[in-house]
Amino acid sequence: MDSKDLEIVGRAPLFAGLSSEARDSLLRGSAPRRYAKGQMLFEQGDDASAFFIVLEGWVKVFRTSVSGDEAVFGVFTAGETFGEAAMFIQGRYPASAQVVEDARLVAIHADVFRERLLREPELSFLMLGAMSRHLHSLVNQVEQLQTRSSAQRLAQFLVSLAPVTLGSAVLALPYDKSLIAHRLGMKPESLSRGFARLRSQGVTTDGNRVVIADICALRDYGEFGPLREQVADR
Amino acid sequence: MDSKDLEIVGRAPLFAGLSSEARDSLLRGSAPRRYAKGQMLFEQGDDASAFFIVLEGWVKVFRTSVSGDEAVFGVFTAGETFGEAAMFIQGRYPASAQVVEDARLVAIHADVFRERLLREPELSFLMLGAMSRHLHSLVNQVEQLQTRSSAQRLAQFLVSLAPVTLGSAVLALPYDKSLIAHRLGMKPESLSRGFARLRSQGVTTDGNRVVIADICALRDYGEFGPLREQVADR
DNA sequence: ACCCGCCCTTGACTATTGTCAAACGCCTGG
DNA sequence: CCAGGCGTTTGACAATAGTCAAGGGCGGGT
Repeated sequence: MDSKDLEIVGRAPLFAGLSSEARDSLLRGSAPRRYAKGQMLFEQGDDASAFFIVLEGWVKVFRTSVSGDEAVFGVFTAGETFGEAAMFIQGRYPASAQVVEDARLVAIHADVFRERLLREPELSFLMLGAMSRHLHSLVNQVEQLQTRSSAQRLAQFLVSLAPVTLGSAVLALPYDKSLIAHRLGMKPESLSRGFARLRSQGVTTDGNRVVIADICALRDYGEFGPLREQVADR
Repeated sequence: MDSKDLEIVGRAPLFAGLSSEARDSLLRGSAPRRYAKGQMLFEQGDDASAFFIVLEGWVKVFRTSVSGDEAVFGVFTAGETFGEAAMFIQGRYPASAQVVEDARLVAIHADVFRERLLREPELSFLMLGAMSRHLHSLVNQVEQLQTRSSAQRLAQFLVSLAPVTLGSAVLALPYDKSLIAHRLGMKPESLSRGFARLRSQGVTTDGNRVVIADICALRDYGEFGPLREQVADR
């Protein structure tokens, strides 16, 4: 694991607060591994033997219902961790995880980690912080699903991707549109229509390339809805 | 705090694993208090000075958006805790809490608790378990919102309230229907229509009294949808 | 006992989203 | 260069849920 990787690990809240020795000893014996797009990391119900840190690429955490449709709980990238919670409930993953863009991940083994938690109270503290963040992100997700239209959710998603908070921006969608759709709780067809609707708000798309004319306007749309929706064409 | 109360506290996962001395010392200085229906316990953005254990009654945790509609993240009753996560992120509540049925609660002060966490690793462990549970419940909520119709969500809610897992059951709805509606991510009108739809599945209502003819059938409906939906009337 | 207010229900209509099918473009492999 | 496949888009339609408005029932207060 080179210094670039260590820097990425350091972005994870869980590891940011640790001394570099503590960090090193946690990572010892966990070499980063490459995973190809499509690969399953674990499935709902599996024994929770490890949690993961993403160094590169994208991973989705989701659940597939009996009726076949899937709910996405999170899509994680460099500097983020996932799968921690499973260590504390029954030792089984409550959801599945799959690589959606070629990835490099570090697996931290649960039994090793659990032991250290008992001996290092400040590690528990950091873990509590990490879990609170996940909780918070799910709370936001529930709020969005309950109170926003699909176009509004898309608007908020685009704003969250934008590198700036003001003015205009150009960005590349980080993964497939159909995954974005599921992540936002809608079907791919609805995502397409969402983009069509946002054209009146100054959003244009070309493949995975998105141009936002005015981020503030888009943010307002995401929060308040179509205050002054224009006609679609022109 | 009498022995009945202590027994209720003991039902909370957070406290179940503690020795009775540890439990007592945590509760010391935190007398249970009565709260009337409608009372606000905290509002989104407030300093997170405490978290709560419910001894009796019901409390909803929710968020109100600028546009006025509210998203409910949980409704808690005897033996449940809420508001813990706020202690670990910025020290602010990410949502509001309000008493929805006259309640008795114990408030545990954050600063006291945080100190003890650092000194008692197994307390952190229990806290991690409690947070995992909340996480899990939100994951379920997201899944339900994304993959189930309003009638299916209602069916699952009723099944979760039923005292038995088989055969027929009679139960009383624990709080207002409009709150149930918000909790399930729909409008009160849709809840009414949900009940109407479930009549064909052997569910009858009279005020807050609900009779379920066959819990298994209702559970199937909640999971798989209307396999063999009958005509509504008769 | 009566009135009033609140909650819940119902109806009619609208808006949003899902479903199904077809077509398009892009990329890859032959 | 062409064929096939996949992901995306579009269209027509159906289903689901929200909106608005009216009415009913129950309980509390006078």
